[in-house]
Amino acid sequence: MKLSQASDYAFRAVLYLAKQGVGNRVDAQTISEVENIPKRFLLKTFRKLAQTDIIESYRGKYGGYALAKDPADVTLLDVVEAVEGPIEVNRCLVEPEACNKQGADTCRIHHALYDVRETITDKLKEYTFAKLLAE
Amino acid sequence: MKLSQASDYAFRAVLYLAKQGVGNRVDAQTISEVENIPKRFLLKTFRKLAQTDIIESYRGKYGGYALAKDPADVTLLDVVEAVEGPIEVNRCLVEPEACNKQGADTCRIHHALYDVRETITDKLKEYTFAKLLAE
DNA sequence: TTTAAATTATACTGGATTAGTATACTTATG
DNA sequence: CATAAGTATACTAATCCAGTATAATTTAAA
Repeated sequence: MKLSQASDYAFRAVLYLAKQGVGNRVDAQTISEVENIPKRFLLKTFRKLAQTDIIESYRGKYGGYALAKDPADVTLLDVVEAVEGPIEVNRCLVEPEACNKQGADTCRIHHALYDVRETITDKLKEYTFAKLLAE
Repeated sequence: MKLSQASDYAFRAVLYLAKQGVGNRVDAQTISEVENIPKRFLLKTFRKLAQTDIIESYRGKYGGYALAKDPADVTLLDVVEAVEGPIEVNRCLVEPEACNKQGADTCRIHHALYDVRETITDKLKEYTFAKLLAE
């Protein structure tokens, strides 16, 4: 049970942008070098963050990326969901037809895993980038 | 971020054995049918649970499997770890050399993810099979 | 002592996912 | 209009996942 490498890179890259302040743009090359992230991979990951309005992208010469929101309004969960989709924990939580006992109501394991998922998302929500900057 | 299907099957199969009571053996065929789990896959998964002493296996005619411990002493975490290994969250938590900033001490993301991992394992520990049976 | 019914050991397979790379294109600035 | 940035799309090698196959071993009972 693991987050993807893309999420990890995204955490570090967004934290880097947060350090620069909202709206201050930096190009991918620089972030890639400073944070030690493969550049093309970072570009691909950044596109997802831009599509979900966590960061803004600027094309053309002197283009780059900048944090789009107040760091207090961006959490680790926002980044994970943007990069790798929702936290699933178990396929029966997402595809009811995959639940071998169907009844979400009657399956005790299902209940427990639902609780686990909520615990994970709550914890990831606790970590805003404002908090990460402040530490 | 997901648990494997094998873990899910294992949860349901162990709960089934817990229902039978400690030491009461049932054969894989039966469990496979009742819980709707591919038999060969279940056999493979059960071997891991037997190796970690969560269940006992009995070979030969009238063989089968039985819970090896008090259900109060078996948790979802025990089963997950037996079946798919430790909860990792992030590769930098496991392989320090993969941490692009090295310093676990100085990396804020690292700290946060460590906290996330602990939260997950604590929650999975909360669910003993005694508790799951009681609900 | 043979037979049947069970687990064990090992290995294979197809498909999906992951991590990363490549190529061609578009956009903005000076 | 040249240059330096991001965008779109697609490719690839490696790994993991879910499930299957085959042969061997063990045990109980007839």
